[in-house]
Amino acid sequence: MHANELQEAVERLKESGVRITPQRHAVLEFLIHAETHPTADDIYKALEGKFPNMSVATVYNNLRVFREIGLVKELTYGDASSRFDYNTTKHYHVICESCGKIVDFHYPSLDEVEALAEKVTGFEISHHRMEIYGKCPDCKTTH
Amino acid sequence: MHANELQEAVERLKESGVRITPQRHAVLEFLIHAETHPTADDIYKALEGKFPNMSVATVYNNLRVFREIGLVKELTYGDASSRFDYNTTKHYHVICESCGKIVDFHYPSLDEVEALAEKVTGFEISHHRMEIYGKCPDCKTTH
DNA sequence: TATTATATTATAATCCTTATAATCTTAGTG
DNA sequence: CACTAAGATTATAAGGATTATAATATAATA
Repeated sequence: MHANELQEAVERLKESGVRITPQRHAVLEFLIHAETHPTADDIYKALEGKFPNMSVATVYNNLRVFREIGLVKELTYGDASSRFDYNTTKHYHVICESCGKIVDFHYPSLDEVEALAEKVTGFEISHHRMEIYGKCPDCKTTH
Repeated sequence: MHANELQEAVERLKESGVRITPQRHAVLEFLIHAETHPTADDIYKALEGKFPNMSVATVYNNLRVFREIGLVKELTYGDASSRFDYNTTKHYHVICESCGKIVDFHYPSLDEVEALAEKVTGFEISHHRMEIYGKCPDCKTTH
């Protein structure tokens, strides 16, 4: 399913003059297949079996490259570390305040909000982010 | 103008069994009067004239106390450090991607989004956050 | 004023992320 | 297919924000 996505992503990297190294490919593949929204350390740990000598810096470097190209979004919540999300379709995140679970939530983009903000503030708006917080079904029942 | 707000905040602290120390009072007062959205270090620097011996830890400790009581909101953007916002009325933030300026933006709370998220995900939604990004008027002209 | 729990201070420690320099590798070119 | 130069990786150190610790000081209450 994700085969096309991976191939397309590799194409975009090549077009941007970014070299395809095994480590870079693995980080990208992991992000595309990830059901979760991993931290840099999550990725590092997940790949250390395949690449015992890979440096944490490599993970960070590649995440930065992916972000700059727009393949990946960096999410900064209250926690200590950033989370990284492969950019597929537009969606928001619903986050459980008890266990930290993150669920995708599709909703028509709030163009109206952006338009009003532009009018009121005089900013030239490029994008917005939104997160919704609450308690997931599991955490609701267990207490 | 902010006198009442400060007094009410102090009341809420007392009710929660939190002691009113000079440092704590000063941090709270600074937050209430702040037009900006300061970092912990901003607050520390702003008060070092009045409290030459105050520790950075004190600022962080007090911000945590305020946050736990709900007097203050902690904002985590992409930057290195958190920003702290005294909780007044509901509003969103518009952030300049060039110079980092943050402007308040009032908009009717997106209850509809929360309601839909609740229905679709089964979460019990408590709140949401949203930020809007763009280029401020100053940065638009200077290019 | 005496007491006790709580706050502050100073410092060290921790965690996440980035910088550096040396080594290695990719992706072209001849 | 070997050569080359720009770019990537590694290992390590350094940086910055935040938290933990232990000793000292102070607010609130009786």
